[in-house]
Amino acid sequence: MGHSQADKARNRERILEVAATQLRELGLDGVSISDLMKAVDLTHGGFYGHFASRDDLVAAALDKALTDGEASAIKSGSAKGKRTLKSVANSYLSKLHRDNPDSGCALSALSGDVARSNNQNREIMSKHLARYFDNIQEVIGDNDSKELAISLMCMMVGAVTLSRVMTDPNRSDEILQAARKFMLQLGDEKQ
Amino acid sequence: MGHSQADKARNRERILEVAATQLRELGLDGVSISDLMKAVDLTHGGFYGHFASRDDLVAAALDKALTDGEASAIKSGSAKGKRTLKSVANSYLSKLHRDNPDSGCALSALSGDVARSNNQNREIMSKHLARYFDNIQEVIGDNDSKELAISLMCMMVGAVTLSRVMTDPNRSDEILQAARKFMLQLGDEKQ
DNA sequence: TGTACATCAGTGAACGCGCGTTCACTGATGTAC
DNA sequence: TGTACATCAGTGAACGCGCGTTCACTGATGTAC
Repeated sequence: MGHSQADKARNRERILEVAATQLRELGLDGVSISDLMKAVDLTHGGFYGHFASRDDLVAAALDKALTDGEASAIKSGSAKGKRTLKSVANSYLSKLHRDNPDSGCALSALSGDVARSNNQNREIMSKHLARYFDNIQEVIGDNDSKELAISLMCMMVGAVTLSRVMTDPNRSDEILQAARKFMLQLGDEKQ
Repeated sequence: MGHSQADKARNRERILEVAATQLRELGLDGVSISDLMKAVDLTHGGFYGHFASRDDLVAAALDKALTDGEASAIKSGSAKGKRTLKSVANSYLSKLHRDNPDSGCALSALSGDVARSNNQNREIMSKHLARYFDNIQEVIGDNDSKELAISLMCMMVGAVTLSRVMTDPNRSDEILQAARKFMLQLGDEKQ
């Protein structure tokens, strides 16, 4: 492994990237420094050359996970035409999303953890959450729809979280299905 | 402190009760045996006379928290007339509920944790979750409203969780307010 | 009802373990001449 | 361009700490006669 400054910057990015996925998979308390560093083929001691503390890493990784979530949502829209309530619902409330929390929306994976975390983490998620609300409102494309956008975002986050709880696959699907149908009906009314 | 069999049964209940509140306040990983036992004025060693392991306690406390939640929802309804979508929304989406997770709904406090927990805990919450859905459906009082009931439950859970994340009190209130308004409008349509 | 004994609820020291963090060290990288 | 030296990214042993769990013990409770 290299020791150049460029290598260091690259390693920091790799640590952050793996941390952002582990965070969503294991929760705010679930990521361990030594496991994380093993996952990027480094030893645990090196960690503190990149981050001041575990808290510092978690904050940075949380921010990254939330930023990535926004980016991928916007990109998935531009890839196949304009984003609509339908396209948002279909991707957010999909089995693919439910079954892959580590690459999914950090709100669904971590909002419960962040709700009881320190102020810094709550602040970070709050900042992104406001933007997620705005994004949904834009998708709806109605100036008076802020409350609707908030309500639907809450519903999607709740649905994905609860669908991940349900042990019976059919009942888990049922939750996603119900929320999706609900949103699609609402989308029809809006058009 | 007593040593009789009746005392033991009483102590077990006290441990379970405190555990059920600490669980909602601190999360599945946040409850420590020695802190818990201190909170009921016992020493940590005695714990294993009541429960086989920490996992065993967490499962029992999770079940209790979820059971209490159902009971209090039903009781609050019968106290002041019939439960309606409006009365459910007003109590679930209240600041009081948001600000007191330890005595609130375990779905809002713990679904994110349980989603990545072991099968036993997921099973326990799944069982209650199905009943929560049924309860909301009963409140709506429409045989075809299962999907609606599920969607609204998801929205309430998401709204309370996200309102607990938001650091700005106004924006936090805004989330509760939006979801409440949404549900009340829907309640009007149903009548 | 009273006594002698067995049971067992609760105590608190001790255990191994994994964690976050520190630090003396190594050897490659970057720089000054 | 080549050499000598300083810097610094990464290593891995060691640290203190809190955790879940165990266990020998104490003394009150419950029981048998």
